[in-house]
Amino acid sequence: MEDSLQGGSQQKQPNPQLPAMLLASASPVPQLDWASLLLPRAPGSLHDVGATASQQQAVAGASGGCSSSTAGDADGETGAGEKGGGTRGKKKKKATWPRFAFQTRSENDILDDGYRWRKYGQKAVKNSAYPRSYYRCSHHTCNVKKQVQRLARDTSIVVTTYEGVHNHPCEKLMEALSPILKQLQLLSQLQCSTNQLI
DNA sequence: CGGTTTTGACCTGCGC
DNA sequence: GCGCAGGTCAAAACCG
Repeated sequence: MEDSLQGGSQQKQPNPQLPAMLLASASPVPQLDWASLLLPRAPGSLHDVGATASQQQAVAGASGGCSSSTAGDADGETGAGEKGGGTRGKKKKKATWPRFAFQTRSENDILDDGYRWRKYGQKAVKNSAYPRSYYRCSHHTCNVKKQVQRLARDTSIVVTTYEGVHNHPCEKLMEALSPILKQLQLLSQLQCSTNQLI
């Protein structure tokens, strides 16, 4: 997975409007509020990211900001009938899923967001020296996808675009939270018994 | 051996 | 209608 190219990132879309978003510039591993990012978008705090293929690409700041698009039809799951070629003559609807993108300053293309991703494709992008990688959530019932691309203009910046919403808990998050949850359970039980005694 | 990555081919959407 | 570029599939290779 080496990326290397050059050029401006998105060529086709005349949107020089890549907002000056916040970058998690300080650390190589961006500190993101994944929990809020991956939860159902709160109305009002979003931007439309990808209404149409030709205008998607909104970006949100890494620390908190996120843009998403709840554009359009609920096509059900990403997987539902999404096929590529041959037998794949099926659909290729424009992406109309909730989608949000953000830029992070990182040396790693892959951000550890706690989910497991399986790479299903990589494409060279025109006018960009860096290929775009396509990932899908490994969870069987989850059809969330994400695209990862390095900005040619600033190779230290990685643009990650999520499409869809996970329908399962984040493995690592749950792993990290389980001790705390256990403690909470114990505490609540304790409190219950204490109350009963009173 | 099962899951993931790589990579070429194929399909679709969009602009001209 | 045609060509280009992007997105996905699927077989083979790779890895733990």
